[in-house]
Amino acid sequence: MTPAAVLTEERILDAAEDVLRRFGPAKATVVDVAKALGVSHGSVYRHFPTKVALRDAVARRWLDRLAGPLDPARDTEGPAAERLLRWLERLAAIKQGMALSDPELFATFSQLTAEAREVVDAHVARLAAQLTEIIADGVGTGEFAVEDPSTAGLAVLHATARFHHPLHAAEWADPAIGSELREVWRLLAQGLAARP
Amino acid sequence: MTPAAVLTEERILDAAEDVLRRFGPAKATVVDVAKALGVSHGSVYRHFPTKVALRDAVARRWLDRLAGPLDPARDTEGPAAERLLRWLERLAAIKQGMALSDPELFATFSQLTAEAREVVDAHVARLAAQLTEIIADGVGTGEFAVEDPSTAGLAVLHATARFHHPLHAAEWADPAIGSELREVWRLLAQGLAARP
DNA sequence: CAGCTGACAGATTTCAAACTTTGTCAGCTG
DNA sequence: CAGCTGACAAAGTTTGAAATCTGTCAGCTG
Repeated sequence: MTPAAVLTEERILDAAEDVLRRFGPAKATVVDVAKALGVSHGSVYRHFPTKVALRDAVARRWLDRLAGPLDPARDTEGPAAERLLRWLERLAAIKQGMALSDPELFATFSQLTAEAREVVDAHVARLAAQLTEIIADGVGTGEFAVEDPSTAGLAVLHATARFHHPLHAAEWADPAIGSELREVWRLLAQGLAARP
Repeated sequence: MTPAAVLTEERILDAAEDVLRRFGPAKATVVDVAKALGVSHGSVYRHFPTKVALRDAVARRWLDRLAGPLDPARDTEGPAAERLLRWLERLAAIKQGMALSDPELFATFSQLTAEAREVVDAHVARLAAQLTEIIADGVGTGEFAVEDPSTAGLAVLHATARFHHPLHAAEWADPAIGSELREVWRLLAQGLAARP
């Protein structure tokens, strides 16, 4: 349909994302993506070896966009425990907001990520590293006293799975979800805090 | 097939459980259950108003059997933090063991519980109450210092969802899962502990 | 007459044939 | 001659007609 510039991975991903949004993960085909770009589906296969690789690349882009704004370097104000809470609430707000405001898109996103194990592992590692950074800062100021901030970072991510993992999306309808996150955070933050 | 004593709810549930185990949740029908009992399917409807009610009753029985052995009154030895760890590891072992040793049955169990929201809510409340009991005991001995043991009990259950919620079964294949639970427990137990 | 049966309507599921999609590659085209 | 096309085989999905299932109830039976 589009008159066509050079066929880049970038342009294919834009089209694939759009097709996925519009048709959903079950009905979106490589032929649809090619049609949206005004090329034959064989051309798409010159850039991505399989449909799965294409989907993984779309998932990777989505997850990267999601993790970018969470970077702890963007919010260094106040005690580490508060930064930790803000980070957790921001992550939860991103996921829960998407689930609430556009359930179809969220379902597409969830399914893509559920199938892209390796991509998700990298994303989880990135999030854990962000938490590790906040915790390490807290150790630096004496607020926290953990031996290994990176183990603790991963543990905090695991302990809050209920509030950000798409598998739990059905539970986010409960209005208590926000205060439940705070209760878990309270225990974790106290657990991280220095023994005097 | 069975010559038939009185047709009780108990016997119907036994048969339904057996049929579900053998055929799986997708293929098990009320007619199959009736056939296993040697009665017409109409008779089953005299005891359970709908198929959903029958499935819910099976799910309730499974969950009750699961929660029984966890009762904190059965394990009152040692510090509360250790009791908490044992309780969490026992719960995880029950679920993870079932998922590993009989994946088909576990899938059946997961699907039934996923559909039986109310039954699961009651089960969650029961587990949270068991955790509350352990925490309240810890507060009694001065080991723990939380204002509201029942809020804390629920928070501990939520924080460990990754290790016992069937949604996360795919992640249990990772051999690190055991040490990850301990790391989360460590933070939670320290978080519960008295500020001096 | 309490409890079960079996025929029934409407909803749901199955199954196989028709169609669509994936992934490849020989050859066209600018 | 780099990059695209389109025909193709194998795999997977749709479709709709037939079969099965759910839930009800009038009437049978011990």
